[in-house]
Amino acid sequence: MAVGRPRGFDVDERLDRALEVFWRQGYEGTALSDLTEAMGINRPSLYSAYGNKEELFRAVVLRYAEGPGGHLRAALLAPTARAVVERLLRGTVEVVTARDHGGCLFVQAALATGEQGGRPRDELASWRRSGELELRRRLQRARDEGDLPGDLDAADLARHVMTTSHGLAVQATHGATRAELDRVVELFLSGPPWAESPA
Amino acid sequence: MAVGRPRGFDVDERLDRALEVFWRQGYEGTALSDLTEAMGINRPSLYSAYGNKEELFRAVVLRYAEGPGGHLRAALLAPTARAVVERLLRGTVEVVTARDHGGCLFVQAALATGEQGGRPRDELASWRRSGELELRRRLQRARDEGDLPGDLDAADLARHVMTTSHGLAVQATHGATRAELDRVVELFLSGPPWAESPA
DNA sequence: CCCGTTCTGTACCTATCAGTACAGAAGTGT
DNA sequence: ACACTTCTGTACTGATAGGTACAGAACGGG
Repeated sequence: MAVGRPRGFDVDERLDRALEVFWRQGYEGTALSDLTEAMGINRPSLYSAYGNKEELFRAVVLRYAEGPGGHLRAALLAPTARAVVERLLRGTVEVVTARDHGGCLFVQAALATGEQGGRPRDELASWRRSGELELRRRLQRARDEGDLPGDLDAADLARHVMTTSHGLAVQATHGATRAELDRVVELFLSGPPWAESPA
Repeated sequence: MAVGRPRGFDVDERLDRALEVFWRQGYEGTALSDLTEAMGINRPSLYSAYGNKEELFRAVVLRYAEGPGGHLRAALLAPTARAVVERLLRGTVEVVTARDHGGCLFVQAALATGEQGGRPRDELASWRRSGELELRRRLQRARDEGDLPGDLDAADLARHVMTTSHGLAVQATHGATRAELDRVVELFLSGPPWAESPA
């Protein structure tokens, strides 16, 4: 049995190029011609390898979650609740300020969309929620281990942390530098100047 | 001199309808047909009254800044730094959870865009920066008045607050409720559970 | 009442959108 | 070397994007 002409490009490598485009321009801001140009392949190759624009985006998101977005999961391995939070936020700062374009794909690629961007938008929303859920479970464990006050709601703290993480991503899109965002993390960890010691 | 047929609609009222659409769908996610349909006017009327899509968007943003986005400026009038911050964040929570669609126009209408959305995106970024600047000046004054520690950088605190404000807007887009976001504000104000008293 | 001016509605423009048909190129297994 | 399969490149599809020409409707001033 014959096996056919082999594909002339590496699917994962070109997926990374698509990732860059979606990251910078968002789902609806990216045209197929932007993708084929950046990926160095033509339209039928794209469709045969990835399905269509929406499925390509889904593949991109998955790759982002395992690559740049992986700092969240990594942070959960830190030994204490405070260390988890610090690693998570410092990881966020690093990712959102790494490229010339700033920000986080999960946040900016499809935050508000028209009808055709509805599915990608909902999927990103789901990714954000699931990240928060993982953090919450880790903090819950910390509380069970006595690493956090017993009267503290782990869900609230997780939401607080993720709010800042997503906010850092927004800050990066309008030009905040890494040093500036690092100071945000420090202020987060130490609390506002009027903070009192925990009861 | 003749004066011509009067316009058959109220420019500001229809602008509010356009605001709703851009708020929900973002700049690039909104088609002209979405706008004309929601505004109840036809294309030539839209062009003659507002210029084009980009200028209409600019008018919408201005109106947003004076309406829903006005809570920031209002918060600056509070007497103490802490009260300013609390009012600002509580105002954010209210705005981003008010409609069935969540979020903040400044954040979500054009965060990452293609080429044609570049100007709107940059303008929103500029609005976000200028909001932070106003808060920073207010906090600077608070520090001068002894309302904040002398070694505290007002720019850092302002950035910290705006990071959370923008993060709240993102949270709202994936379904966080008002009660949940209110607890984020409370955690922000009290600091994380491991916070120590300010030196 | 009627002229001049401005708005409204229809119908159209070009460009671009996502997606695909089809023919030829480039391989592999026999 | 040949047959079979799969990929690549060109060229196209219908739909929709933002934007506009033009004719007629609706007013105000004289």
